[in-house]
Amino acid sequence: MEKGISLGEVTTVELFPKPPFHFDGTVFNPLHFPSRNYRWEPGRYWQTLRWKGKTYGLRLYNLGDIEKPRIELTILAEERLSQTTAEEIAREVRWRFDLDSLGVPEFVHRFRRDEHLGPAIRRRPGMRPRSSLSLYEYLVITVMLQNTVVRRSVAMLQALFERFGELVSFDGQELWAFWDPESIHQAPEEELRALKLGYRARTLKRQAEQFVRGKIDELELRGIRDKEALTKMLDRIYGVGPQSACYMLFGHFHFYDALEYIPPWEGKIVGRILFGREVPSEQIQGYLTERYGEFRRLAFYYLLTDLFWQHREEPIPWLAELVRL
DNA sequence: CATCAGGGCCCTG
DNA sequence: CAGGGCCCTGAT
Repeated sequence: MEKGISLGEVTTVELFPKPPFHFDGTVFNPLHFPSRNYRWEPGRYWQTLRWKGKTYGLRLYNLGDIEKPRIELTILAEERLSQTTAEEIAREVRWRFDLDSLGVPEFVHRFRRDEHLGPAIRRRPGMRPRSSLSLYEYLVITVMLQNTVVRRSVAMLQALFERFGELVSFDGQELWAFWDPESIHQAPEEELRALKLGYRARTLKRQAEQFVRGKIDELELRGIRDKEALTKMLDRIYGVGPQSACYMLFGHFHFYDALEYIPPWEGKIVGRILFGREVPSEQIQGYLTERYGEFRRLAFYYLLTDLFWQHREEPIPWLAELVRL
């Protein structure tokens, strides 16, 4: 295990998301499994950030409301930040949390009174699909999720943090930072296998290699706004298939219509919300496309996420059955 | 004790 | 395009 580092240099930037904006509904996703690179409490959010070879801590405070959004972003670093770096990181945060989205506000206004979406929208208007991670980090998570149960995903990620990551202290928090692909690239596969990753060890190695060799350029990929084209690019990443590609299209690249693939367990849940029973995923896709068009995946997301928020507040027995660890 | 599915994907035929 | 195999774990 690496020894922890402390971040004391503080830079503050104000962010103004496009209204309506829901802070908690954006920075926290009740579907995501708990990982120790972030912490959330109402109105406050912390996470680590690897940026250009350095480790930072981010703190987001909600200082606004739905219609007058305002976020105080505090960047914590080891050394004094240059103005340029602070601006870069602020821009990155705006992108990752989809703060400048025009689609979400439009979606909210258009479907505020919709039979299915109305309640979810009214509870958390302006909630964004977030991707607090880099593409590389997001990939690691999707690999950890493949073909296993959540409990094991959590264990594997934690083992990786403790072997390759860095424990970071800032603002009274102690959180894990991710590693760069180079570290995995240099580590022997045996070492990864020892962390009980199974065949995922090979996947991580090959992905790290693709990143190190510059085969995957996140900024370039963000520039591709053609869904088919981007899917094709993502599919070239080893270990990425239809499920992960579709997840990333929506969750990471903000395609609100990426509904080509529905994970079985999510399909079961949304089928139950919409039709009161399990239905084939084609039926869900057809129905959502008909009703919500270009916002079909966002609609799916609002329905699912809202249910999980309710579940958090008061457990829903049938849902608990489906999401057992 | 053995078997098997679990929030996919790769590879082969 | 269908289907076996993959690491490992907990449930049965």
